[in-house]
Amino acid sequence: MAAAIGIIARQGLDAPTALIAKEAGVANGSLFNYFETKGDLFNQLYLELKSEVASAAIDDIDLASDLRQQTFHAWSRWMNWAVSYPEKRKALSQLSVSEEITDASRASAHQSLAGVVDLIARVCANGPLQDERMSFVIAVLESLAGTTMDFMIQYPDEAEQRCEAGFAMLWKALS
Amino acid sequence: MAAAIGIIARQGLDAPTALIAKEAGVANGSLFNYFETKGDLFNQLYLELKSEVASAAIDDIDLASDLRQQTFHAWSRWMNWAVSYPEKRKALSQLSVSEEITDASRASAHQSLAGVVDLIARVCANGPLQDERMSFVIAVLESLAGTTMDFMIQYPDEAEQRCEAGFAMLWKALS
Amino acid sequence: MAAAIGIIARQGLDAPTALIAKEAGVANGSLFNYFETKGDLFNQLYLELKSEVASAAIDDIDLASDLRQQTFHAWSRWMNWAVSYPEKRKALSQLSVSEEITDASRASAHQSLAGVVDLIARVCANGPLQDERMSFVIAVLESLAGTTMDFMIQYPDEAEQRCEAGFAMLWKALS
Amino acid sequence: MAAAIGIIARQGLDAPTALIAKEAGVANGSLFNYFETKGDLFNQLYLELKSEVASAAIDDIDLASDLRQQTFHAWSRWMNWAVSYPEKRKALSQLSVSEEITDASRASAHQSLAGVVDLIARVCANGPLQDERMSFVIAVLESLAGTTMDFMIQYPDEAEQRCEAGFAMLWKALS
DNA sequence: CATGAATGAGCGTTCATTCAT
DNA sequence: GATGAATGAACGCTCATTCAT
Repeated sequence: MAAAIGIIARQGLDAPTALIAKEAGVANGSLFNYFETKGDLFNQLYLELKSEVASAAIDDIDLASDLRQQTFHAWSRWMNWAVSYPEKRKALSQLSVSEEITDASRASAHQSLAGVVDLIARVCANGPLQDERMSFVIAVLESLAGTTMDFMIQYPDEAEQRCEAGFAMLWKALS
Repeated sequence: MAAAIGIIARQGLDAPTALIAKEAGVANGSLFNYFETKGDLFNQLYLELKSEVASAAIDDIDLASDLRQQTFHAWSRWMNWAVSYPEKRKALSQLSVSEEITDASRASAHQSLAGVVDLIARVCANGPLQDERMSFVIAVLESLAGTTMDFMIQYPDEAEQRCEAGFAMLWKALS
Repeated sequence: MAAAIGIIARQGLDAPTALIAKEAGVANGSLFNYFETKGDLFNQLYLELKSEVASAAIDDIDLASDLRQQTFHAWSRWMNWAVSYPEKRKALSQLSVSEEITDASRASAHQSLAGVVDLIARVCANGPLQDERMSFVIAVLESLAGTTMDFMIQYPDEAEQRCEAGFAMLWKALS
Repeated sequence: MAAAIGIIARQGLDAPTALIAKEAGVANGSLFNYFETKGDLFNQLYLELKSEVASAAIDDIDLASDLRQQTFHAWSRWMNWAVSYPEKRKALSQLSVSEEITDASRASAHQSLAGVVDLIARVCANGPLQDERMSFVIAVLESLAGTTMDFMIQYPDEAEQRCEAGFAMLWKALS
């Protein structure tokens, strides 16, 4: 799967499975001993990356701190994950818009985000978005995060400034 | 190109050119009388849709009204365009992330947005984002817009509410 | 047909008919008002060039001079034709080996060569090749001529020397 | 490659790769496991046939015999190869004039001919062609050989006579 | 007769997937 | 389980030829 990340990041989802296998150092046929299908590999990879992101965001969170600090913690952990693993970020962004990813996978990935969802729910409570669907708020959050990450990766020198600007927008938009 | 919009919306960019031709009621080879390449079709379609969006957003804008009203006008026109032409919206969102779209096309499309960019620049002036790259702000705007549109289309009954919620977030985030 | 010569010389027999039409300054469809088929164009062109070559070779021959002089006259006229019209030479050499050229065309072209054939027959009479098929001798002659031409065109500075060397070989081989 | 020889001999270089694959008893895609490209197949086949010809010509040559005998040995071996494998001869003659054959292949094929080239160089030494480019002499030789082969194949009954007639012309022309 | 858009069969090549070893 | 050659459907694109104008 590490091989798949690299290949997808560099070549996109249309990359031949044979290339992924080669990158992984196995025979092309061997790939299908682990994944029934190319789409299956994509779905598993999607789930793995999604849950990795979720973990990165909420691990080590200080539940005693105030909501804004907790949210910033999660946000900056998220952003740093992307900056640290730009290939994973790129692969995940491609997978996220792929038609190969099943609704089941998307739903399952949503579970991993429970911690984040909960945090955001608390942020929105009593705020102007309290009557909006949570899925909408999460989707907005993810798209803002995605854009922020892309610019952090593209202009590394301005990464921190951008991380904070992104957070500022988030905070003002949601609370 | 109408045929291409429908097919891309339904099947994605991997749809066979033969299917697009069939939908258009012409022979598959005929497609290549108008577009040198599948990618060429994509680029032309991208430009057309982008400029259509830009027009939709800024046409009939009341330059005498205040900035917030002008921005809301553009925003709601944009959202309504997407709701009115969900296939165009879907096709455009796929094209926007495609590797087939050249930098030249993206740059050219950016020209069409001049009016919107200018408007946004005025919104951000003196605000907290005045030191950010304009491209970042625009990207954030587009991703927020994209998410809002998707939910407006998915839940038509709540479209208006969502349009306003999206705008509220936009306004608070930028100004 | 002049257009066809140029295109064939530059692009080979696989050149699109549309390109030939364009070079000729007519619409692609117009070409088929004159030639039923691409192959038909090739056959007509082949005949035209073959007969042009034959004429070039025997025109102005001095029937009073001795056989060697007459033969040299024909040979050098032939070579000069090729050097003067390298595109015609190239087109003809491609046509000559094409499967598109019918046996009928080849036979007809052979008629044009009557004068040359007669000359060569006289050269061979009483010589070592008197019992060989004339078609064989002619074929050898043509292949030697072709090779000589190619080198004359490729190394223009040595053209005359090569022309004479080719003739010397011819004369010794045949007589 | 045997399949390719047969198909090329019968249908020419424009024959579909699918036909070659079918003749070889494999799926059409399989062909591209062995040859990256149709052109690649042609180049490899060209090299194989050229080197086969060269071997046929100089193998078992008796270096103790006189130059004329050695040359006749090579010549008749060459002619017999063509008569024995008329499809190879036909395929090679098509390949030789194809634009698909790279300069590199031609250069490489020329290496295989080293033995023959050397022999011919000795034949020409001190003769009338001593000042000509070797490449010219070789080209003349090849074209004479080609013509002789073609007639040997076309009229098998007269093959031996023609082989000798061809050689006689060669010897007189070169020495 | 001239035009050039339309046609659609055909080709070279790719690649996810299978399966005998 | 691992291998990698074999598969064959599928695709983008070309182009000789047609024909309505």
